[in-house]
Amino acid sequence: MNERNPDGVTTADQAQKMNSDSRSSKALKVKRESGENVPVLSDDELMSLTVRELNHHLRGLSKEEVVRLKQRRRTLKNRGYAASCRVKRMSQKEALEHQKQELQQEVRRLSSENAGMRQELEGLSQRFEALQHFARTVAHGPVTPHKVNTTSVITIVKSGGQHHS
Amino acid sequence: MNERNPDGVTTADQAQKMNSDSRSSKALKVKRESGENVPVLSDDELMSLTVRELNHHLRGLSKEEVVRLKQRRRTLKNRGYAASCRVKRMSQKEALEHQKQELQQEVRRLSSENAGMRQELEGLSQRFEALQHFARTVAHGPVTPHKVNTTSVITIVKSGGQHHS
DNA sequence: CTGATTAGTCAGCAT
DNA sequence: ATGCTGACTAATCAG
Repeated sequence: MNERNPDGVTTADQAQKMNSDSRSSKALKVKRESGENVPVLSDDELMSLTVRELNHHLRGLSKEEVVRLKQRRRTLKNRGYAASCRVKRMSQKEALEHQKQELQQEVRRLSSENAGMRQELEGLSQRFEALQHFARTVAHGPVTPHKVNTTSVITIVKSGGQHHS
Repeated sequence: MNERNPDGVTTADQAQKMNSDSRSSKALKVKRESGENVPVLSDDELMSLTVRELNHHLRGLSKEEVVRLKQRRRTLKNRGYAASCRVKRMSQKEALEHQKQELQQEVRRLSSENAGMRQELEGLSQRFEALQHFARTVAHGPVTPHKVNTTSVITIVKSGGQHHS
């Protein structure tokens, strides 16, 4: 079971569930340079400060406050990391889907090209056999008045020479 | 996102992040059958109870306790939902990767088949043209002692008839 | 320490 | 009420 802080004697600082205020501070200029005891930096600021800059802002704060501020900074950064992680996950998923679509298209293209070539091969094969039959006929007996299927062969023979690059 | 509780006045114990004592109850048999006032149900039990069974266990508890118990149940279920969600996400990702591999293999297969056919087509085309040239020669002037490349043509003509299914 | 990732929690939507 | 998912947190790992 997870609840109950039995006690009632907590160190009084553990209880920060999360109370960052100033969410999505866009133009929040709460910097207050003359800060004397102003513990506030906007989330965005706190998050993007360099360590050195942070230390500058840390001067004169109690150890407790320093710890809390650093922890808040870490939390804010973690928030960003988590967001990056989600974005990355989504990007990868979309990339995969994109690649899948491209491959599907490639398969379609190749299949179509394949079908076309198969048909070409079929037609050429038939014409070749007809011509071959004719050639055999005239080669064996030039004077044979055979019942050769001449018409198609004549078409083929007369159809010209260039056929492939 | 979670609007942080402006807090300060919460029910003072809403702050249960996770300090379970009974986490990952593997063989935890904390049932305590003789329970008289034992408010405990193991996490697993509480989670898998039906509403009716739950109500049975709820008899005689203060309204606060009922609410807290129901909330804990909801939280436990949410834990499971989150896990399911992650598993589902991973499964989908793996499915996508698997489909991608299959498509890649299909592309390789089709490409290879394609190359083979292209070669076949190339060869047949050449043989066809040679035969065509020969046929034109003998058809025009049966008595022409031309400089025809006879050898290949003869091979072709003699090579037989059956060439395609 | 910084950044990334995992599991748990909550809000919010949909059923 | 139940299930799911996005966002946030803490813990933990890797560098």
